[in-house]
Amino acid sequence: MKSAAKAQQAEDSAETGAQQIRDAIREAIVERRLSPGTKLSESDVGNLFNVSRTLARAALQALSYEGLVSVEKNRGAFVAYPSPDEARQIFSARRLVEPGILREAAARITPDDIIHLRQLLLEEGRLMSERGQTARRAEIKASGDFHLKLALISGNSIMQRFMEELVARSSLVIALYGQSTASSCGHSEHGDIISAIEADELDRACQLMLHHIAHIEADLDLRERKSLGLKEAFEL
Amino acid sequence: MKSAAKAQQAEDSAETGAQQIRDAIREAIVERRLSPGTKLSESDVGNLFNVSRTLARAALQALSYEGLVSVEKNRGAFVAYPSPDEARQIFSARRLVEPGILREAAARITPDDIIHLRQLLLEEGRLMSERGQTARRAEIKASGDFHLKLALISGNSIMQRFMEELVARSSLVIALYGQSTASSCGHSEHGDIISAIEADELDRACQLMLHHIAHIEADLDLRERKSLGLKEAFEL
DNA sequence: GTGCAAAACATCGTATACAATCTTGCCGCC
DNA sequence: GGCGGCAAGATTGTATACGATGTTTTGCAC
Repeated sequence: MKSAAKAQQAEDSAETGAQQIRDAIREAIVERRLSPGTKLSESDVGNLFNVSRTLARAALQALSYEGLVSVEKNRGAFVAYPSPDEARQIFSARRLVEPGILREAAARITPDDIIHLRQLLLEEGRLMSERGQTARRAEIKASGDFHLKLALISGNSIMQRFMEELVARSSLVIALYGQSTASSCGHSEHGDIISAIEADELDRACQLMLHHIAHIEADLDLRERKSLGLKEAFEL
Repeated sequence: MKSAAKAQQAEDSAETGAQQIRDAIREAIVERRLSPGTKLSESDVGNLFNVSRTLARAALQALSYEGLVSVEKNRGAFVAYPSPDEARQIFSARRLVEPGILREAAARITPDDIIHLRQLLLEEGRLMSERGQTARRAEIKASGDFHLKLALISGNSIMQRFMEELVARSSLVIALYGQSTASSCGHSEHGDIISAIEADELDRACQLMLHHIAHIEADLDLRERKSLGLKEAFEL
C-alpha cells in the first residue's frame, strides 16, 4: 500500500531522471548518510548514478534551491553546512508556520487521517526501540513524516512543499548541532498533539506543537564556531 | 546607497548567467509583461538572451521550482496558469505566514526601517496617480515590495524567500482573476499597517494585515473555467 | 467527405566537447 | 630559507550535437 501511495505521488514515475537523482541525494542527506560539508562534485555524482554531468548538475541545482546543497561558483557543490544563525532561522520559521498548518489540518482532518497518523507514530516507536544504523535512519525520517503528514492534511500543497524543505533542513541542523542521542523529535510529544487534535483542543495542540519545536531546538548546541573555514576540511 | 546595498546582495554579481535570465523572466512575469500560459520554449529563450539552451533550460527549471513556470515533460515550459484552487492556496499561505512575519518584523524594526517603508508607500502612491503601462507595472512591483520589505525586516531569510515566491505568484493570480482596475493592494491599508506597528498595536496590525489580504482576495473572480484547454491557445 | 495512419516537424532529454576559472604544486629568484 | 610567479591539473560554466518523444500535417482508404 505504501508503494501504491508512493507511485501515485510519483505519477507516471521516471519524470526526468534528474528528479530521481535529486530525490536519492536528498534522502541520503536527510537520513544523514551524507554529512554536512561533503563535496558533491558533478563528475562524481554523475559517475555514481551512471549519468552525465548534465543531469548531475541539474539535480545539484535543484537541491541548492531547497537549501540542502550549497553551490559555490567555480568551486563545486557541497552538502549544506548551516550556520547557527541559519539554524535559528529554520526553527523560527517552523515556529511561525507549524501552528498555522496545525490549525488548518485540524479543520480538515478525517478519521482516516488520524488512523494514518497513529500508524506513523507506532512505526516511529518501533524504530525507536530498535538498534542499528538503518533503524536510526528510518526513525529520523519517520519523525519528520509526522510533521509532513500534518502539512499534507492541511490541504495546502504550497505549505506542504515548504514544510518538506524545513524538515529536511532541520535534519541537517540536528546532524550538525544536535547533542542528545535522541535523534530528533520526542516521540511522545507527537502523540500528545494528535490527542489534542482529536479532543478538539486546538489552542492546546498549537501550544504543544510550539513546545515540541522548542524542545528540539533546546537540544542543539548553537554556539558559533569561530569562522574557521578550514574547520570544514577537518570534519572530513 | 541603494545600489551599494543591492551590490552587496548580488555579491560579485554575474553569478552564473542563468540567474540573470531567471531574474529577467521573473521580473517580466511579475510585472505582467508575460501573460499566464505563454509558451517559453527553451530555444526561444536562449535566442532572446543570446545564450544556449543549456542556460535557458536552467533558468526555466529554477522558475519552475518557484512556481512561476510550469514545465511539461517533452512539451515545454509555460508561464504558470494557476488554477483557482492554487490561487486559494497561495492566499491561504499568505494569511498563514504574514501575520507571523509581521510580528517578528515589529520586534526588530528600526526607525530607519520605518522611514524606508514610508518611502515605499510614497513611491507607491505616486505611481498610483500616474497613467501608463510602465507606471502601472512599477506600481505592481512597489505594492509587492511593501510585503517583501516586512519579510526582510523580520530578519528571517527563509521566510523572506518564501514571501518572494508568494508575492510573485500572487501577481500571477491577480493577472488572471483580478477584476477591479486597482492593480493589487489597497494603498491606504499598507499605511494603516505601518501606523499600527509604530503605535505598538501588534494585534491590530495583524488584524489589518489579514483584512488586507482578504481584501485582495475578495477582488478575485475564482470561478472555475471549464477545462478549456483550447482557451490557452486563444490567449496566444 | 470523413477518419485513421504514417511521416515530417518541432521540441525536449541527455550526452559529449570545449572554454573559463580556480587550485595546487613546482621552480627560480631574492 | 622564504616568497612570488608560473604552469599543470582539476573542476565548473557553457555550447553544441544527437536521440527520444509528442504534435501536426498529409495522404490514403473507406
